[in-house]
Amino acid sequence: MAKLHPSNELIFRVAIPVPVYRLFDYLAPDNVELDNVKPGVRLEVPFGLGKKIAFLLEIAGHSELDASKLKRVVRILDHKPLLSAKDLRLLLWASDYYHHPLGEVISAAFPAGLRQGKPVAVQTEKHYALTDLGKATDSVQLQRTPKQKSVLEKFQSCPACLSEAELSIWNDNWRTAVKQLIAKQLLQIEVSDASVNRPEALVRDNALQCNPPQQSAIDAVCESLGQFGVFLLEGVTGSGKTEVYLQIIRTVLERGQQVLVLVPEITLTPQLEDRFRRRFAVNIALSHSKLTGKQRQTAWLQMQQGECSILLGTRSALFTPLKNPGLIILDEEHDASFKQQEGFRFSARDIAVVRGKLLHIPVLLGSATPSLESLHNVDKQRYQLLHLPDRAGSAIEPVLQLLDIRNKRIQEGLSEALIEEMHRTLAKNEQVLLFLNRRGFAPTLICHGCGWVARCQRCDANLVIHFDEECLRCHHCGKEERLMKQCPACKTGELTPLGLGTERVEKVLAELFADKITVRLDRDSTQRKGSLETYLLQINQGKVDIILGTQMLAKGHHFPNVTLVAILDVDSGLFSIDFHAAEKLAQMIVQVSGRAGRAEKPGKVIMQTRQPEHPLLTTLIKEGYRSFAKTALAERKDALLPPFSYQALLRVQASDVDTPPLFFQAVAALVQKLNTGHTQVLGPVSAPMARRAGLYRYQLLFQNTRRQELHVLLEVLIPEIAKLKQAKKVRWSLDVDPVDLY
DNA sequence: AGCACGCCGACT
DNA sequence: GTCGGCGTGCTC
Repeated sequence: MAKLHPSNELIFRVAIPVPVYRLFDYLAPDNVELDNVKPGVRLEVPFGLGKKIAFLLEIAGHSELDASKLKRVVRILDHKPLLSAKDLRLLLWASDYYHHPLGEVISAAFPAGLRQGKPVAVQTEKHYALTDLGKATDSVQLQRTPKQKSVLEKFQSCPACLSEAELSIWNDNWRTAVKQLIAKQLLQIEVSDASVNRPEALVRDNALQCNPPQQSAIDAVCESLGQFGVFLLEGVTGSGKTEVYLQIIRTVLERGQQVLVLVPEITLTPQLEDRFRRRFAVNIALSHSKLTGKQRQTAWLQMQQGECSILLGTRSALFTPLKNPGLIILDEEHDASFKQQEGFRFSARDIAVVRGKLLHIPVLLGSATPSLESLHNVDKQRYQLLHLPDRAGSAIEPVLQLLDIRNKRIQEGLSEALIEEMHRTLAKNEQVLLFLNRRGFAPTLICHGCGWVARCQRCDANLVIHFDEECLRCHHCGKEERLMKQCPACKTGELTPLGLGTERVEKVLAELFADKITVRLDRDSTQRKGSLETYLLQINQGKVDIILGTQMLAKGHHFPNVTLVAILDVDSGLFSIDFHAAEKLAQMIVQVSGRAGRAEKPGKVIMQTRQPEHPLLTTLIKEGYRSFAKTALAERKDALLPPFSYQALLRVQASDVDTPPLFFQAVAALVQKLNTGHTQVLGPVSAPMARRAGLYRYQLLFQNTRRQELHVLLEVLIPEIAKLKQAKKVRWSLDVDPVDLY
């Protein structure tokens, strides 16, 4: 017998993390006081045959559906929403803008545990600020090991001198001891949950003296605190960007507010974290993928409850709720890792700007090589440019020069002129840094007898030779096989490595510079945990002469004793079908250049090229990054490419070749019907790498000079695509504002 | 996404 | 005769 429900029952309209462009209605739970039930609270609801965690969006008076079709909410998990109304609005916006199902977008804002419905754990353990440590140790005698004792003495004489490792020994020791003492009721000290309320305890007195451009950048952002504004802080390595961040953060903390700091990669955080901890006696939370789910959840809740004042995290930390939001900083804003490349494909930079707008707080974007989008936003006066022209402490900018290697003798990627230059540098006891963005020994293995090439079975790519591990490896799907001694095709021909990787250069360096110490830094050589840190330490202690590495050298780390930087193969970045490639190459060159030199030892940067007249290279060298950017933006304008038009890319993957065309046919019919504006539809075409990990890849590009018009189309088109039966047989996703067309 | 329902091939 | 393949459709 169907249960009858009175028509005046309240309806809970909820979002559920399923790939469906629709909300679901439920009957309000029984016997619940609804006064405090607000949008954003997590619910447990029956869904299909099982149960799911849902997010309340509104309480409505009636439903479109017959009440007999509605199920009842099982229970309400939160007394009050963990997300603020403004943050919930941000997620609604993001769901609209990226055309991604709302339930999945809201779900992405929560740490894994809370997403699965775990209750909010009561934070029993308090987290203490360093100043409190001092007070506590002054008042009691703690039992310590000799190691801990020496750390304690160092802390008392010079807290800022503690290394990160020492700091953690100290913190752990103290926390344990204090817990014991509290338990024995021997210690009664006032420990605040949120240091944000005690401005006098926030800052240690080790701020650096700022130069006028730094000071005016600080002033500009500080004057904007409490209201929305976007600032683009442009400053080369060594220009003192971090000091600007720190002094602005200080002011935010003094206002009793929190700061969200986003960085592209976790390898960049130890140094930054260290500087933050030395400068500020407030609680700092970290959030990135190397932490456990529990640790991330703790950081999330600490920010949500105001127990921590600074959150340092990567892309996924963007949505962390802030009890007292004051400022968002996004460092290295040009970096592509701010774009999530799977599932909910969002740009952390772009959402950060919208979040700042909703929260009425400033957003500070920093980079030595700002993205063309951000520079364009400066031109349009949407962002305010803050420029740091000089290297602080009057360091000299490195000299960039092209080295024409046409018709020159080359030994495993090193021209004679470069080798000469390296010898000169090493003779002065200075370090050399070689950059080659290709790991492994060589990117191709070819048979000298029959022309056979080692290809990946599952990708349209060659296998890369890794001699050290005696294997061939596909860098796209991870497939690995043993390195064969004999050509599998003709059995007689000699197998020859073709092309250049870091492993190969490392071997020739060992011959040419036998008495020098070389360190190779790439994903293969730094896989072991902590090995990168060890290498970096050795480099900066002067125990290394030559540093050789890939992309990972271009980010974050600075090597003051390096005075010669060489980019071995700059040409490989010059020819790409992706219009973003020039911008990425220019950024890479400038970033790599920035690794070198200091005040009394200016750096020199050599780029080996067979294209010495290439306009990208000559503009960059003669006139600098800003001139390059200006030229590149002019080109984009002529071609009506972003940021002068707006794009969305429909990506499709399938294990067979036949289903994607059927899918695209159905999509084309929908587009024909729904495209009432002037959105251009380009394709479908094969992806640049047509097959990857056994999947055939295609894409369809939508482009419009008017963002609104593009989104009006996508808003109706995407839910319709999701309903297609052909869509069930392929893996498809929409990438709004794609940054690579790969 | 999950999950059940449903309609066709090789097994006790 | 039925176990199980995955194509299709639904989830308040």
